[in-house]
Order: sequence, then structure tokens, then C-alpha cells
Amino acid sequence: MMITHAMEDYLKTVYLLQEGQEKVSTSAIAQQMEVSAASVTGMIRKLATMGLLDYTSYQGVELTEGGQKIAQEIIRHHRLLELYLVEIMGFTWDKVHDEADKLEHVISEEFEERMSEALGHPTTDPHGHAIPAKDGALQEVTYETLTEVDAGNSATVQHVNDNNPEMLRYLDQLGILPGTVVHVIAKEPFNGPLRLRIDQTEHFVGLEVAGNVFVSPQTT
Amino acid sequence: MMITHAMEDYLKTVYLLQEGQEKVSTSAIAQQMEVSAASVTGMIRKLATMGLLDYTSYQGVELTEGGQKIAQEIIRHHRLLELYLVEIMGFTWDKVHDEADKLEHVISEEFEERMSEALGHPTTDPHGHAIPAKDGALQEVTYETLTEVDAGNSATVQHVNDNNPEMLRYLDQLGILPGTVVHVIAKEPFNGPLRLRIDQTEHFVGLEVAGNVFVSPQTT
DNA sequence: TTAAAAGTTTAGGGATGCCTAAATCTAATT
DNA sequence: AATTAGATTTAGGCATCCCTAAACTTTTAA
Repeated sequence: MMITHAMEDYLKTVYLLQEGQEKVSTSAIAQQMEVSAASVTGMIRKLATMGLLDYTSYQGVELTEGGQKIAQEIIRHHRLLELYLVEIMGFTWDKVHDEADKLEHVISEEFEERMSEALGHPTTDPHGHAIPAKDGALQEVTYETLTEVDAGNSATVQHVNDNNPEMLRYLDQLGILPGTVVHVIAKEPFNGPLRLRIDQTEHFVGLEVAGNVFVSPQTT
Repeated sequence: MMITHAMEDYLKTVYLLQEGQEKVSTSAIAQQMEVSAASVTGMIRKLATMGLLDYTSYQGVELTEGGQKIAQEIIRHHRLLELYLVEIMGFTWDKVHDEADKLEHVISEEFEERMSEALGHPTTDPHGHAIPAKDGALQEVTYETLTEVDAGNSATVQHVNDNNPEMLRYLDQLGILPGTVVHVIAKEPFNGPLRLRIDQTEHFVGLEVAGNVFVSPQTT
């Protein structure tokens, strides 16, 4: 049976949700993909019969080796594309996610290979996400978000969520990029904003944004 | 109503078949797209209700202005992609048609614009086909094929058919590229091969290949 | 332990885009 | 003008992928 673009999207989503947990629920997939839970059940059953994931009714799913391989390939496509679009074609980082989401299902292996070469076989995309090696597993470390850093501590930005162009433009403006060191001066009470120092300048940043910035703590 | 990839393919096909004639028959479209005539009828009726082509039962179709615009855009995507893949990414010219056929429906206007810039706003693709300007009509001259050149005459290659990778590799080997001057030494009888001189070397080339090479005669 | 809430699946349906087979129309030949 | 060959359309069907509404499980909390 052929693998369709929709199936690839499901496998990718399950793979990314699977990080940390082992079983992924129907509703988690539905929410992530903005699709009804009923649609997810239907597709899951099909993917299960194809041997791409293991599935027990009401118990959630887990990718098989075969399913993981396909998911990794799509994620590799996506992240190489994002980097290629930024580095070689001159796109801004807020626009590349949507473009990569469409192209990832369509490019050939040769296209993938030539991008990788042109970029010097890179290992991270513009938002700080690891690019899986060809046939190599993706082992992304789970970082904490900026909201979890205590006042007075500094942290290094590891990656930021890539699916909201507006937020990416805002982060770019603030100078919050992978590699940036951020110092948390204070946290305002009642879910108030974080007071940050970035590159000598102070900023007040809301929790929604901070929750999309993943960091590793710096032992200052 | 949304324009789907399949619709874009139909519009593109009709546009390219329309060169020369004005009405295009159902069966011509079906043959070109390798699809049943019944499928073509179904799609044509839909495109007609969308105002993208004019259609009278049993009488063939003709694109409206709106339909032409969409077709031109897709053809522009296709040909820019082919050139980009060759010039910037290092693909050989036999592989780019299939890749461009998939990508042409998926890239954004920005992607198109950045390719065009990177290539210096080119006007012909690797196979010699004109690249329509943004919102500009494509007026491809109808050239004769190499089979029509009389023995003793020379001709300049204008374009070659791009949809057969094997043939493209063969042509490349012979040195038959857009711009090449070919001298027809003789034509063997009973649909025999053409005896050609290309760049000091003699070659014997069959009619099937020669029929896919489009040339303008040289008045030697 | 049981009832409500939350999560999941089943049932039935719609849109797209393709197919084959049968019916119908057009054009060519006699 | 009638027959026939070829082209085209209609009818019915299949696969994909989505939906809502209703039924059913599981989990949670009283």
C-alpha cells in the first residue's frame, strides 16, 4: 500500500509527540493536527494494519521501527528545508515552517542530499531543532521552557517553537535565537510577564512567548 | 472554490496543447495526462463551472483569461524550478522534469521570486523552453523538428522535449543542447536514421529522437 | 462504588479524483 | 441517407481523507 502525504503527516506528528512519553493518545494527535478525533482513529487503524504503528483501542499508539523511519525521513526533509530556505535562499525564519510543511512530502532523495551538501551536512535547523541524520535516529533532549527558569538565573536558548510566524518575528526582534543567553531578572506575580536581560537590554516578555522558548540552565 | 493540484495540471496541459490550435479535444488531454477520457470530461465540466475554461459538449475546450493566468503561473514555476535545480543545485537535466512536476504546485510566490532572483531573472529553461514572465504571456514560437530539415542544411537547436530522462541523457551525450548547431548530412531511406554532424563529429540518430529536437533552420 | 466527565470509537456522509462499461453523439464512407 | 468507426459523455463505483453526531469506554471524583 502506498504511503500518502496525510499518512506521512500523522507519522511525523506521532513521532514528535512521542518524545518523552511512549504512548500517544488519539486526542493529542487530533489537537496537534487540528483534525477531529474520529479522523485520527480512522487513520490510526489504517497505519496499524500497515505495520507502521502499534495500536490498541482506547490505549493510544506507538510507532513501530518502520513508522519511525518514515517519520525521521520527513522530519529530516522539513528541517533541512527550513535551513536551506534561510541560508541559501534568503527567507526569514518566520516563513520557512509553512513552506517546509508543503515541500517535505514532495522532494526527492536527491533533492534532500543536495541540500544537505550545500549546507555542509548541518545538524540543527534555524529554530534550534536537531536535524536527524540519514537513517539516524533523532534524539532531541527535552529542555525546560523559559518560564521555568528562576529569577536571578541565566539560561541559553536551545530552540524555539517554529509554527507561529508572528511569534518568530517578535523573538527575532528581541534577539531570542538559539544560542542566545537570557538572564531572568524577575518574574512578575499573577502570571505576569518575565523581566529579562538580553544582550544588555531589558525586556518584559509574556508567559505565552516564554513558554515557547526552550533553554538549558546556565550555572552562573 | 479551491484550485486543487489536479486542476492546475489540467489547466497547464490544456494551455500547452492549445499552442497553435485554439480548441483542445478531450482525448488529446486524456492522452497527454495518461488519464481516461471520462475523467477528463468530469474535470473539464468542473473547470468550466469555475470559469477557467469554455466548454461545449463534444466540441473541445478553450481556456478563459483566468484559466490562462493560472496555467502560466504553473508553467513559470515548472521552468524556473528546472533551471534552478540545474544551475544552483547541480541536478543533471534529465532529472529535473519529474522533480519540477511535483514542486510546481507547492512552492509559494516568494519561493518563485527568490529562484528568479538567484538565476538573474532568466527567460529560458535548461531544455530551451521560454519561461513566462510574472503575469506575462508565454508566446512560444512553433519550431520544426530535426526530421524536417533537408539533407545538406544546418539548424540551430531551440528546445528539446523534457519528459524523457533517458532521451535527455542520450541527447546530452550527443551534444544536442539548446543553441547547438546541427548539420544534416543525409537522411537514410525507409525511415532510417539521420546522419548528422555535430561539433565536427558524425552521428546516426533515429527518427524518434530527431522528432523530439526542435530547431530553427540556418540559412547557410 | 457509582455517577459524571473526559476520551475514544462507530456510523453515516461529503468532496475529490480516478476508473470501467455502457450509452450517445459526430463524422466519415458508401 | 444509412451505416459504422471514433470520440465523448453518462452511470456507477472505488479509494482517500475529512466531518458531525451518537454510542461506548475509561478515568476521576464524590
